[in-house]
Amino acid sequence: MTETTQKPSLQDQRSQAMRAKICRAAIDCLDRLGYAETTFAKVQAKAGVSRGAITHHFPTKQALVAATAMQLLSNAQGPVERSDITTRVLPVYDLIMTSWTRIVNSSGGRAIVEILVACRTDAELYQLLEDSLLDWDQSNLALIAQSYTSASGDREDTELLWSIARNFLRGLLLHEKFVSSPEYLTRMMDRFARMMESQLSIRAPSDLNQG
Amino acid sequence: MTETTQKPSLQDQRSQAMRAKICRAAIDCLDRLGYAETTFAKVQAKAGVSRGAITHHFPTKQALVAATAMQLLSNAQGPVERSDITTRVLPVYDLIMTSWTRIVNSSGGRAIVEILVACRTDAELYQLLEDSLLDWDQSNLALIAQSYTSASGDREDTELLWSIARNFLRGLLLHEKFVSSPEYLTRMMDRFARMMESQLSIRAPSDLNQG
DNA sequence: GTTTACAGACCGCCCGTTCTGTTTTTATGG
DNA sequence: CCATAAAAACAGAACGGGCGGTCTGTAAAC
Repeated sequence: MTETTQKPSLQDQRSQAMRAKICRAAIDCLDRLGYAETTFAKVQAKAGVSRGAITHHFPTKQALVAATAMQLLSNAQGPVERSDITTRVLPVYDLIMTSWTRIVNSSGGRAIVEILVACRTDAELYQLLEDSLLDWDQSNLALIAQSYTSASGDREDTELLWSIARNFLRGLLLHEKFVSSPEYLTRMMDRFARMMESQLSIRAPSDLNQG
Repeated sequence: MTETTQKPSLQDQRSQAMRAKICRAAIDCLDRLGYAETTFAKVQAKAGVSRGAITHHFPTKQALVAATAMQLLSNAQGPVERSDITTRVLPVYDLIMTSWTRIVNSSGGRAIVEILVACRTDAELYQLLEDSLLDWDQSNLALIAQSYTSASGDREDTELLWSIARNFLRGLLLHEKFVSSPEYLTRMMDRFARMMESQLSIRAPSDLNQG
């Protein structure tokens, strides 16, 4: 647990690599099979490792899924995180579109939704993830508020709008298979993005303080 | 399958009552335990019926859940359906709020989300529900377009906006346990409802044609 | 008496977990 | 530097339990 700048021991390196490989397989299983059908056997086969390797690193199924969720969350700040000094800030419309195609409607995004749904009824999984998810939520909103601002200029309003967007995109994932045509889904995305860009705008580079 | 106005035979009555009782128990299980943990044994115990009764009416788990979904959908038109001649049409803001508290964030609403998520990875369940869900979607949108209209007056825009609202509310369900405080959720609902009422309005009683 | 509605035992399968070995790394002492 | 014991990193067999599905029996409706 000591986070000092230490040389990563050979054991730690192997261990981390193994954990990452297992989690990657778990993401694929969660996406394709859902939480319930994501079993140790399936993950084992997908990752190409032994049963003992999995149980050694993740004593329970919930521990495996929780670790997978943590890894996913750190990767899920992508299009927002890139809005730093080096990269241009995306227009609101593009941010919404990119968030959908690159984050939410991706293997990892679908896996996260499976995990969120499982958390609702799996108390042990919920307990493992509660704090991390709350933290991620706050830091993600803080990140977006750095580059975008509501028309009102209110910081909380900016966060509310982005929360709304996230929840809409996640909800859309559940509806995707029941949309009458792919074009209709595109029109929904377009309509929502237009509504959002009427409320949100890119923060002017001058005012770095957050109102 | 004959839908003619026939006297419901005693057997049909008992049968229908039994099916309803089992589905009611299934809704409760789906809500509290999720799709995966909703087993024949749990539903049996909750409904207080025998195992044979369930397997007789629903040969597979998917058949049971599909039947439960159909029953839920017919009840889920509530606040929209009541907007007929006898009842006053709800303001857009109130419609959103009511849809959340009475439909989506209810036992049945949570059960439906569980089923939608399961459909994504359970091919057999998806096949059983695909047509019904598509039909329900269309009829529900048609219903709302009778009482509400987009600012543009465009029929499709009205439907798009309501689809967006539904997906947002469903997405909110996944997020509910990870919101920092109940008040924050209230503010999200309020912000979204205000955004919607700037786009949607009650259709004037005079123009019954649909733009 | 034939069909339907239930009742409940039964079964094979697969799941999550535990357990016992084997190999590799690391800490330690000289 | 090597020797060596302890610990960690796997490997894989074993197991009890619960699951979905099936199967046979009984009573009520038609």
